[in-house]
Amino acid sequence: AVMILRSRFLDARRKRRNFNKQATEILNEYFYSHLSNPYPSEEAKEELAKKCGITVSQVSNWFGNKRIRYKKNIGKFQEEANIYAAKTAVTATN
Amino acid sequence: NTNPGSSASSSSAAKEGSKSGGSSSAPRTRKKRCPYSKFQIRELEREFFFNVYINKEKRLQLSRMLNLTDRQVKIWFQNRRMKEKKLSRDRLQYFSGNPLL
DNA sequence: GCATGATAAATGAC
DNA sequence: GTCATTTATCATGC
Repeated sequence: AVMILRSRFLDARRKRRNFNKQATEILNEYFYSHLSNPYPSEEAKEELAKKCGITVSQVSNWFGNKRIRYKKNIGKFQEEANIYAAKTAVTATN
Repeated sequence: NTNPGSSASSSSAAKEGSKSGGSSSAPRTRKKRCPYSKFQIRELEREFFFNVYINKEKRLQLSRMLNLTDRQVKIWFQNRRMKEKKLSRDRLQYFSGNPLL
């Protein structure tokens, strides 16, 4: 039984599942509100992980992918950047 | 990909460093990531099973056999140890909160 | 068919 | 040495 669980775990490691919309919202909100320095501290990662319902490693993966893909094609993310910029602006006024 | 491991004679990549002539400030291009072949991985894993830490002697021997630089072998072991540590963390988290076990 | 998450080489801080 | 990271590649979702 242990072996079955172990193999299942190893196989499931790379089975990708998209994050739910709320988690992506939270991550993007942090990313675009820290665009000048999108490197969350370890504590921030833990908090994000808890709020998103994912692991700290997954948070690190998300920011790693986001940083390079953003840098590689800023234009493609412009619209998204504007959306979250407006969102944080609204929350700032409250 | 096309293996780095095929022709032994190939001008193996880079002796990175040495910018002898002062002038040009070429920031020294980062080596492109090239995935290792199945054979190379098997041999590296085999040695890792015996020793998580490899000594210089075996490192040179292994690098010659696999047509990798000793630096590549050294870094592979470093990354492999990090992978092992992460696997342990994930396993712990996975099995914790599991009624079985 | 790309978007997206995870992993594999490679670098650099310390 | 560890370890966060960059970058390309892999594997999957849709």
